[in-house]
Amino acid sequence: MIAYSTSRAPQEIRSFDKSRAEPVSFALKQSQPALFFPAGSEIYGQGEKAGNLYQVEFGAVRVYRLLSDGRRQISAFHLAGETFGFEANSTHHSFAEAIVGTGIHAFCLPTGADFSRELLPLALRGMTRAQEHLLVLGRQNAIERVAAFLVDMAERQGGLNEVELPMSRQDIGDYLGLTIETVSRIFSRLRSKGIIKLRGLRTVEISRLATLEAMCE
Amino acid sequence: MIAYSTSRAPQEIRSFDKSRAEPVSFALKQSQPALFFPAGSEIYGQGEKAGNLYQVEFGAVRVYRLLSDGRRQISAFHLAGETFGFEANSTHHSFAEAIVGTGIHAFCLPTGADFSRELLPLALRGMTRAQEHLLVLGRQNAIERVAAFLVDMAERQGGLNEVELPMSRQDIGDYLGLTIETVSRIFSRLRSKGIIKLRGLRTVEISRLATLEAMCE
DNA sequence: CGTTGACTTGAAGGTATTCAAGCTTTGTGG
DNA sequence: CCACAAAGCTTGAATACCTTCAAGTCAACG
Repeated sequence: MIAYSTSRAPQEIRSFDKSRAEPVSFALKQSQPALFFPAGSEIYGQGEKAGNLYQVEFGAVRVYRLLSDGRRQISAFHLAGETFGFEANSTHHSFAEAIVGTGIHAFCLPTGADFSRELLPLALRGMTRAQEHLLVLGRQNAIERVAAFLVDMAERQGGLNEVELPMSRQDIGDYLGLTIETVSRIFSRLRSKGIIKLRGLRTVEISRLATLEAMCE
Repeated sequence: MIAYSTSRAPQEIRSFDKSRAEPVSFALKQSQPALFFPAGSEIYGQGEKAGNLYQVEFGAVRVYRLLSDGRRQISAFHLAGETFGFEANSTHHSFAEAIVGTGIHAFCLPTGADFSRELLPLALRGMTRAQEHLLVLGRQNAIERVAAFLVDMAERQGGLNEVELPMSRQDIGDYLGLTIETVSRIFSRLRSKGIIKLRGLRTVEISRLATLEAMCE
């Protein structure tokens, strides 16, 4: 069993990077200042009242659910420019935490129709991603899951062959429905096959992207 | 490997049951007639242009994705009163099929802000369900998955202890990320423990709901 | 009444997990 | 800057769970 609580208070920040951001209207953007969340700090918790929309300025976020015995499933990672936090019934059904030191812009959500129109595409994109992830968890084996994860991370970082993984092996395991040992073994297998190189613990160079992509069709 | 294609053309129908329906505005409802889809027929396919919203009048629908080698993951079942079919980028990323003979009301979706406001809660509910299902597939074992499935079906059928399962064991397996043999074995195990009774192949009586619920916390 | 498809059950096998040990990296204090 | 401690990661061996393969049963239908 693993404990997942390391919470510190967020701090206000002033500057952030706006490249590759999902579009959110100017009116919304004015409503709240950007905040800095230290690594491991909670952004919101299950059961809390929802109503804010969050956009990552820099850093990375994990959104997850827990079973009563502590088993954890990360439903999504959110990187710079990505938006998260909208929920049904105005109540958070998940936890959100900063993985590393993370700058987040929070928007207070009015209930107007204009904002519904703006939010719907974001919600639908989130649902499409969740459905893709369901296919991975339900029907792919360990090596296919890790391949899918690496391909996704590479795409979201602009298609570079050098991918930064801000999250731990535990996070990756909890995202892919695997143990840390299995994730580690698969990384080693991909490395020994010459498909990836491990530049550092959190830096992966993808040597043969096409091979990796072929693994998760 | 299993083939999943048995498609016939839908037919127009005139009457349907409106109880327990998810709320959709009157204006939308006028736009299209209700259709009858025979068992196994396709409602829409992956890659098709989206734009309609569908509401089940009676029967049941499966929404799924395929891997290139034919492995299938059902992301959701939709029963009477439930709404489905909205997609990101106006393109279907999944297939939808009638499981049994099914009456479906199709709504043509205008792009106005009013409808966004109406659709957002439905989309968010869908995402919450997908996230719950991710936890099941990623972190629960076979018996917990089947328990979660039965509890969910019982709830959606009004909390009766007699549950109708319109779908086959193959469908259940492809929804839960298990094989039909495993699903069958778990049903037998639950039966021998006195937790459920199998009235027929597609009819389950839940004798001890609390026990079943405790299995999927 | 025989045939077909769906479901159940059994046995063997494979993949991921669990348990355990060792290694590497990171951070802290001297 | 080095030494040490702590945390995170990797690797190995044994185990467990689910799958695969196979046979047999049940139900629906012509």
